[in-house]
Amino acid sequence: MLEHDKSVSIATAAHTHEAISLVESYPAVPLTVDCVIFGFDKHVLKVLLIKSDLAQFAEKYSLLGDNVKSNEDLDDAAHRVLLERTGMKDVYLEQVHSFGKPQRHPGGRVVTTVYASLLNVKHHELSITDHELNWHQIGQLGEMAFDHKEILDVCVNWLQKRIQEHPLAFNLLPKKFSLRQLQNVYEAILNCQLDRRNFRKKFAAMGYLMDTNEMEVNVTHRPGKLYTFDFEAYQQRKKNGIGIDF
Amino acid sequence: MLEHDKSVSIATAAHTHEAISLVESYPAVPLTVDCVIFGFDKHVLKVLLIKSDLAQFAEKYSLLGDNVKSNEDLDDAAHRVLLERTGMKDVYLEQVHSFGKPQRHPGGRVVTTVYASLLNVKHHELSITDHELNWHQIGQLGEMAFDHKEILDVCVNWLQKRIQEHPLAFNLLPKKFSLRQLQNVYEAILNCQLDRRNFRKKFAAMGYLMDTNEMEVNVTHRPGKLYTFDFEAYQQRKKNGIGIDF
DNA sequence: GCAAAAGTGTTGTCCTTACACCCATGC
DNA sequence: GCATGGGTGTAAGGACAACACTTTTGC
Repeated sequence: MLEHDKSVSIATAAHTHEAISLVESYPAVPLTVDCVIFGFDKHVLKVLLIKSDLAQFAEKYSLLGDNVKSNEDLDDAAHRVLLERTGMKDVYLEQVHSFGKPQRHPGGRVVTTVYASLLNVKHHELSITDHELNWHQIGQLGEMAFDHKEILDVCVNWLQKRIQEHPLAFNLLPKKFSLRQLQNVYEAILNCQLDRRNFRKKFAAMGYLMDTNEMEVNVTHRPGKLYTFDFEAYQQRKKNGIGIDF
Repeated sequence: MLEHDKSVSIATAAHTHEAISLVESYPAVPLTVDCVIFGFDKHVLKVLLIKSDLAQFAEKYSLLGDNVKSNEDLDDAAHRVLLERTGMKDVYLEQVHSFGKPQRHPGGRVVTTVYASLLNVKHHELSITDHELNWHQIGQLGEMAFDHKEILDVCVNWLQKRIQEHPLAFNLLPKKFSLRQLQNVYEAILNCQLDRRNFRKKFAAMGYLMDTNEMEVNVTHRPGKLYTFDFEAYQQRKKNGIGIDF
């Protein structure tokens, strides 16, 4: 019994050694994460940017990024960076893509994995504003550092597609929202106009909007009903959809 | 004039130095790419696997992976790894996701970026068969090394979604193919049965299938027409699609 | 009472689905 | 001539797009 355990642990040690040697033979690369934080305010889609750390990009804007620690999961790194840069916690983040062109950073080879998020500007007051952290309107952006403009374009496309297939919009809204607010989100992100009646029908038919029996207050027009989104029902019923389309 | 150029180049040197110092302060991480190569043969979806390099996973299967070189773009690394492992060139590869759990590799921290591809088994005879490189049927897979089972599952989901929105299927088929072959691809990947008449109508309505005026030969039944896919027409017309759906 | 946005229904079109019979070939 | 899969049309239902008038509130 002891004999057996011993041979196993010797084999294990040899295996571990082999695996470690292999990994040590790999060149190591500096790794970062960048967060593309989309927000929605009034009628426009915004993105959270800082002024670049580097003198070289002094007047240019940059995504929220930092290096990945040596023993950190990528997802964790993204959440940490967001917390450090903005003070935000408990934010839904999704990995979009990794960028690894050798020349993308002027300081040398850096690979970055990009995460995106959508959130309600009002729910996440910026508790840290170092580096001129601020919301910027998509489509009115200044010059950006590194390849961050290219990255942002990829993320905007990702967002447009994603919001049509997943109920992300509700992250951008207060818990209770009017249909007009919801439609504003879609119009801002998709950059188009939608027919109000068809839009309402669409969401009514899905059956995920719950009437709160409350109304908007303090609006200068007829107040709209307020709804909540029924995430539970959505989770249970969601798609098995097969439909070839392109 | 000279004065001005000089000051610029001094500033540039300072900037470069700052950027380099910054990057040098980042911990570096071993990076790999893994290729999930889907193929289609007769009626079944397959994936290309090797036996793991590591004694620890001696009898387990592994995706085609290797480390990223220190000055190599991720996309290039994926193509190189595929060439080295299989001898295949000019293969369409797409980045799917990066995986970075600290414990995913027994030799220590390794981040991997995963690429997927679809190709025609017949068009790509395996010119290298080291490490028991071979096609394996999806759904009849042995145990896999590392977190490669998890990665493969992500890629299968990616593929199912992707093939419904993009004309990937044609990469898996000969240039000239019958509608039955096309339908087999969809049925294999989506793991379902489709109505033959509706399937044909769907693709006829798209208008991207070109009749070659040729027929199948050497089949034991009425021969079908052979078509080609008109990639050019597709590129020009493709989607501006807006349609919320979830 | 006026400005501003909420709320509501119908119609036509198109897409999707379900479904059954004859045809061309190899053996 | 029979087994195998190729090729075709139609009808019903559901989703989507287009479109106008009345209602409620703040001022």
